Amino acid sequence: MGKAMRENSATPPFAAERLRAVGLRPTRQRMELAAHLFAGDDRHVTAESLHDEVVIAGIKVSLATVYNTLHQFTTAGLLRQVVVDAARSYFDTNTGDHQHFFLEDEGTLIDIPGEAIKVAGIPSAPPGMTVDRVDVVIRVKKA
Amino acid sequence: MGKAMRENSATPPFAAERLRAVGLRPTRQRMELAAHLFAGDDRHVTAESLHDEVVIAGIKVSLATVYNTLHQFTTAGLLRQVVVDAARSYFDTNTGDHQHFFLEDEGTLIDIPGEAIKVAGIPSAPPGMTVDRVDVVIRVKKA
DNA sequence: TTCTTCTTTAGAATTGTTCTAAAAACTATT
DNA sequence: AATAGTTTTTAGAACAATTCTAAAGAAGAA
Repeated sequence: MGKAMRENSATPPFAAERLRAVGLRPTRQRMELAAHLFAGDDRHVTAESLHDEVVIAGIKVSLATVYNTLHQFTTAGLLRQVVVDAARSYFDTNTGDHQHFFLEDEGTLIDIPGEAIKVAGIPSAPPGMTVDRVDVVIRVKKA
Repeated sequence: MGKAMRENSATPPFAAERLRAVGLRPTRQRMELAAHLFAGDDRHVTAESLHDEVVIAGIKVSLATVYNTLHQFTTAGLLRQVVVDAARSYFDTNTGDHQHFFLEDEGTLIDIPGEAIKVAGIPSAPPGMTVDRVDVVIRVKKA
């Protein structure tokens, strides 16, 4: 129960081993996308925003691959998908316990540490079901 | 602070006055859609599910009108839009304070009374922003 | 190298939703 | 109940985000 472990920015060119460890072949595209995603601070991206970003950075990768990779990373536990906007899907590099502010006007997300927020009084899940996750979204707009 | 007021099922053929009261002309389509939505218990629908339902019931209305109506009702405060699934939009006839269980396998929602759940520790909104709503989604799946 | 399997890709296809312009319906007024 | 003025509805086109397809290109093992 301390602060979350962060080992992202520690290993510069996202190590091939990290990908192998989760069962993914370290291809050029996956390595480069990972480098962009996990190089600095936590971030929130959409498939298009990430694709635009890496293309501008001179990386050659198709949008389809960005979609595939985002989903594979999510399944592998490297990313977490956040559903806040009916129109597009966001992926969060912070996979730890935390929640979000969603700025409706801009369509951007801001992390809220998990220790900060507490949700009490959750009824027990319907019979035969287990809680997969508790998502809290604080929707804010220009005052 | 008692139980929420429910006057839905009270007025059988959703009164034209109810629509006029929120600034909407009581057209046949709006009346019939309202009748389906507010006749019984609270419910969650998508544009397609509602369209299918009323078409089967013999009502003649286009999908475009269902979309328009759902949005108009939402703006009028008769419905609340719920974002839980990146793929489709849900509309909830319960506009009061409450949260949801989301059964990921089936794509269905179950209401959780607002009095039951408490969210504590919400950081203050970013400067210049105000909290529009706090959404809690308990995602559950087959055990 | 060679073989086999996995990955990438361009482009087509799907899906959910919105837009458009014309026809139909509603409301107020004669 | 006919008219006029405004709002709605609608079919179908258009869109945006995402997924699919099948062919070409890497990666890993032998």
